Amino acid sequence: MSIQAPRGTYDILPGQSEKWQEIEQKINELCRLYQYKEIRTPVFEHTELFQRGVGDTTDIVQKEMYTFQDRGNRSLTLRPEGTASVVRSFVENKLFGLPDQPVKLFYTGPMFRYERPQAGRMRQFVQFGVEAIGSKDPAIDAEVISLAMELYRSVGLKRLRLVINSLGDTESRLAHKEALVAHFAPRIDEFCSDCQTRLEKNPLRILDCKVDRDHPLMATAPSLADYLNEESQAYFDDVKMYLEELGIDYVVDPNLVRGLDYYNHTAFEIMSDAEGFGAITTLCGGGRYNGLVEDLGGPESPGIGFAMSIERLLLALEMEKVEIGKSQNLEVYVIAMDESAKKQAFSLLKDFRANGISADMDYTGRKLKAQMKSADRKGASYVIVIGETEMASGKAGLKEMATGEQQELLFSEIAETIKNRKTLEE
RNA sequence: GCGGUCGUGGCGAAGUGGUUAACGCACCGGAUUGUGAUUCCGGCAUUCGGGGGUUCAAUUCCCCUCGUCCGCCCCA
Repeated sequence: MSIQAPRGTYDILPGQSEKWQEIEQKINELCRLYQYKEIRTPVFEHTELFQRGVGDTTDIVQKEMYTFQDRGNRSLTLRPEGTASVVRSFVENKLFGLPDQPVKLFYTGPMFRYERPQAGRMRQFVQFGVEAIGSKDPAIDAEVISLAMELYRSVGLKRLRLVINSLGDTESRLAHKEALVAHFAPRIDEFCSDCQTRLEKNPLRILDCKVDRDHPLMATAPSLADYLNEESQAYFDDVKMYLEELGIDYVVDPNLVRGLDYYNHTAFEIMSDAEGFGAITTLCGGGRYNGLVEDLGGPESPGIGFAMSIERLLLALEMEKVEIGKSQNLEVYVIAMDESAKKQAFSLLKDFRANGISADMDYTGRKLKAQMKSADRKGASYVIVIGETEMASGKAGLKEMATGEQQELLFSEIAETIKNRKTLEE
């Protein structure tokens, strides 16, 4: 067996790449409407950035990072997510000093996590994400959420479910954390080993453990909602109010706890309802991260953002049977019968292309019939055959494939004629 | 990290301990000296993921290995 792409990576081939291009176009257009500007950061960073930014207790940092030593003995890591890098860049480039706050950014690019691949989970995958840094207005939370929903809507997805929750501010979370520890500690040995670790490191995450989901203590566990202080509750209420204002349906799930340490206040996920989707239905996840910028050495700059997987978006489109990214058909196929005709054909190609007409010919020495078949298969609108007769007369027949009709034209007239016909159609 | 599944031509897919590894699609050539369909004819795997073992004989049985896909955990 020859060399394959590494496990968990894959190639995006023609037929598929058109879909990516269409999605990227939609992203660019949508971000223009919402005034989020693109930021491009490196695909690898100092390992420490993710340890501090994403959080040491998270699965991502503990077991999923692609970490390596470079030749200068630095520990580097292929980015497992985008927010840490964006915030690093925000701080490093002092974007907090820009006159217009919040700074609204978006990115699209590959992320890397060392996991066993399966449907909708790759080791290299692409995320589109946005970050709005420098505002703690609940309206911007709603804006960010609506941007995500709008992208899905614009590509044609319908089976979506927006789930939101509030993790509260530091004070609320601390109070809740104490209550959780008091609740679980006496019987923690009845829980899975992950949860035993979580009790100390991040007891909140015990709540969304799938292994111990049915443990009696789960049902009676102190709910985050009951520990939100007045301010946190008011913030959450405002976010919901703005969502309602935008006409966005949502479900509040008090057990929604995002996996990354930096989240507080608003947390949300967008899932797909589509049938047959498989095990993984989370399309998009995001939340507020007040405090992260300071953790990474910047001034107080509250932020909120989300990340969505393009692979899962594509998967959802498939499940809902939505077709996007149709490839453009070839306009002219030129067939040459012999060597001297080939020169003429080649020069015609240049002529067509210079006039904005897509054009192609055979480069494998196939017979006329095979070339006709090939033109048909490529969906060519027109075919031109050049042989001895045409070379002698300086004219060739422009054949319209759909009707079979043919029009005799001087070589020099062909490009113009096609252009005119194109404008007529429009 | 754990569990299951599968690995035969470009693709899909049958198959059996024994001399030429079905078939379908695609592709190429011809019937039809220069025009896309259909039909017909012909061509297209010294080889069954890799390595080792059992056997007179292995694609088929056993072991190992690599890889795929799916699921768990977790996440996008």
